[in-house]
Amino acid sequence: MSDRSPLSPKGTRQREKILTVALEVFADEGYRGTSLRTVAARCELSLAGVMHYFESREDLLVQILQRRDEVDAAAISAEHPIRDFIAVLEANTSRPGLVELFVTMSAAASSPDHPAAAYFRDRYARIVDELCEFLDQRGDTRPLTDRARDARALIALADGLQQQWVTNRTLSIADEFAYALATHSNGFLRAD
Amino acid sequence: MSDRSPLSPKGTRQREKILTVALEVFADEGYRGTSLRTVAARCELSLAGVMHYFESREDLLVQILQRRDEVDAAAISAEHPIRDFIAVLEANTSRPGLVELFVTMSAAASSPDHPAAAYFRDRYARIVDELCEFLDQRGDTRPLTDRARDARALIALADGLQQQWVTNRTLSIADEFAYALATHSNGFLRAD
DNA sequence: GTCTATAATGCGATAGAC
DNA sequence: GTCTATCGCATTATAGAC
Repeated sequence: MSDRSPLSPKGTRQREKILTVALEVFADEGYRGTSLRTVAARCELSLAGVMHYFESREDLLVQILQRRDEVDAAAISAEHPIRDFIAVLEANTSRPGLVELFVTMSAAASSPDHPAAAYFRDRYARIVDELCEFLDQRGDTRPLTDRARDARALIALADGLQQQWVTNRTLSIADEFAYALATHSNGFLRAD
Repeated sequence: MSDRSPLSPKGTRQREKILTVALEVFADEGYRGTSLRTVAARCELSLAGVMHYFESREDLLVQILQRRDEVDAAAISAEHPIRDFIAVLEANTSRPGLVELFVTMSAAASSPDHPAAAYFRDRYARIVDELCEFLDQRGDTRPLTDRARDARALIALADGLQQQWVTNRTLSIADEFAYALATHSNGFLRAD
């Protein structure tokens, strides 16, 4: 989907390394401050060397987000997913560059052919599925369509709060989210 | 804040006309398809003629959003604000270009010095105030800080759903929003 | 086959004539 | 207040060099 050609084992490792480094660079220096040349320098590669592993700049940026999703997912336990998710929200706040990258890509996703569009489609679908499954295990017996609505609302709440945080960084996304859940959720989504 | 100099009555009318036309052009032809030269042509002006009234392209774009806010606000009655707001959400769906403009500007707002940053700060603050006032009139006796949390959550829900809609245009923002309100709100925010 | 160097296009922005 | 003309910049397409 993103490779120019089948990658050798070494190539795969290189790409992984680039993604890891790029994630850190954007987290440390902010979205707007960072060019791909900076990322390349930190990888001890040229710009061309970096671009060899990605179709385009946008493609690389999207893969950084995918990588963050993987890291975040690993921080969410089966026992206390809501509590853990709130912790992830809180942690993201201390990495503004990644949040900026996220909101920038989510705007870019409004072009259906932008690589970010496919990423967000898949991401939303996956999270909705996971949340529906979680609700089911919690004993939510409503039809799947209703559980899916709850899932989408939950994601919307988190994303929307993040958007507000971008222009008002004194806001605590985690507190706001937890309050809304505590005072308005129908029970299945209460903090665990 | 945005004018180069005090405007004559005619100048004010011209600027209003440009904003009205620009709103329609972006609504009709989408955000990405439209250049300021296109807007200018529809106004029967040159690019320079349009730019005379705005500090920059970004400034014009933000003022288009402000204009839409005014139009939307006029569609919300004191009697049934929630019901009317849901109708506005639904109506926006038929003007994808404006939604794209909104999400694009909300990403741009992550630069604190971008004109969109001030716009969103003010907009969030204003809507939160209005919603707090509304909750108060509805008999919500919680402290202001808690009502403000509800207000922010409501805005987040609407914005977040809009963001999902951008990548999945089969979603009905209005239905999703109404469902969440009906099944999870604490009562003061039930549809009216 | 890959990278690079150049050309062509279209954009927002600005200067100066009227 | 509006125009023409032009600038610098970014993106895209092309083509040649390795």
